[in-house]
Amino acid sequence: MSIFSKTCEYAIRAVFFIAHRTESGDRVGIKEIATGISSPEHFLAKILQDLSRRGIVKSAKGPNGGFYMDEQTLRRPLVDVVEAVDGNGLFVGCGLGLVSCSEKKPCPLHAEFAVIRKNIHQMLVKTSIGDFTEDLNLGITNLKK
Amino acid sequence: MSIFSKTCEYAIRAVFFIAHRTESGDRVGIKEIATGISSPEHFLAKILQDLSRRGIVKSAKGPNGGFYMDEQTLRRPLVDVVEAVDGNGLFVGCGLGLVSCSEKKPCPLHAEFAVIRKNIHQMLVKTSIGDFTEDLNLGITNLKK
DNA sequence: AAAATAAAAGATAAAAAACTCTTTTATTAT
DNA sequence: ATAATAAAAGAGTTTTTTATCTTTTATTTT
Ligand code: FES
Ligand code: FES
Repeated sequence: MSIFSKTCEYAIRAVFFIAHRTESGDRVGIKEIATGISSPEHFLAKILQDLSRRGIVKSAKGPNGGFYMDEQTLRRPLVDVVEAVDGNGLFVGCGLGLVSCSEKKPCPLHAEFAVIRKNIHQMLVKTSIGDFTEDLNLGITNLKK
Repeated sequence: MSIFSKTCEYAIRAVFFIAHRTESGDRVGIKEIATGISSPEHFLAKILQDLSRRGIVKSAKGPNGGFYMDEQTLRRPLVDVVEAVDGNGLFVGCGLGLVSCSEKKPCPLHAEFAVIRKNIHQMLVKTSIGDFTEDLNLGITNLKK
């Protein structure tokens, strides 16, 4: 188990990749993204189709087409990507799988989970997709393999 | 996605249940545990077989048999249960799925993940299986549904 | 020794997640 | 108009996770 599903890992890496490639205003094709983030091409295509439908990334068909982002989408918080792919299970609901998470009849780890889930949520809320392009451009951070 | 796999959720709920039932020294059968934590009986059986092989719970066959825990197992940290079932993927390795998590070529969220994973790990290290029996006995906390 | 009990083990099945391949649709450039 | 391009959509397959059912083994009680 890791924090996110593989699908979500690909999704986040992909939006980061698109973000840092879209600064120059151009679009980037699925093949380039897939190799750029070391993900299976057709699987990633499905993921991006979904993100595109939800308006998290933009896309254009045909020659010079591809995926891109605008000012507005770059400012969206990471949590939007995570929720679109993995849902909100990380932030709401009982960490031990009880049907409801409540103060009234909490599971033994309720208090501990409250802290952790808040941490995760806040980090995803306060970071936005575009926040990481600079380091990527500088080669300080990495999305591949 | 939630933090733990369902298997792991059942495992944690089960050890908590056994712990709070074993205080009186007696053993508790799989059926009772399964209904006590609202889990599928045979699936839970598999999970407990595994935990038993690893020494995280004790078991005895035959009449008056069942699962139980001793002083030593009650003191084991929760992280032992989680690692046994879900592995250490929550604490080590890149949160974005890169093959290695390193300071040298980190993913964009490396610093953020470091904090979160440390939080999760520390909470699982500093809590032990037996820490929650009292509240369970008092009916303050709950493991069912 | 025989019967009863309860976990262990084995074998299968269903559902979800991860991944692949092919065809269609929209757009652009010639 | 036609050809080329690239995403969208459709239709699978494979693998992993979750779950069920049956048989075997160990232990205890009678
Ligand atoms: S009840 Fe389990 S986390 Fe709140
Ligand atoms: S490289 Fe991604 S978490 Fe460290």
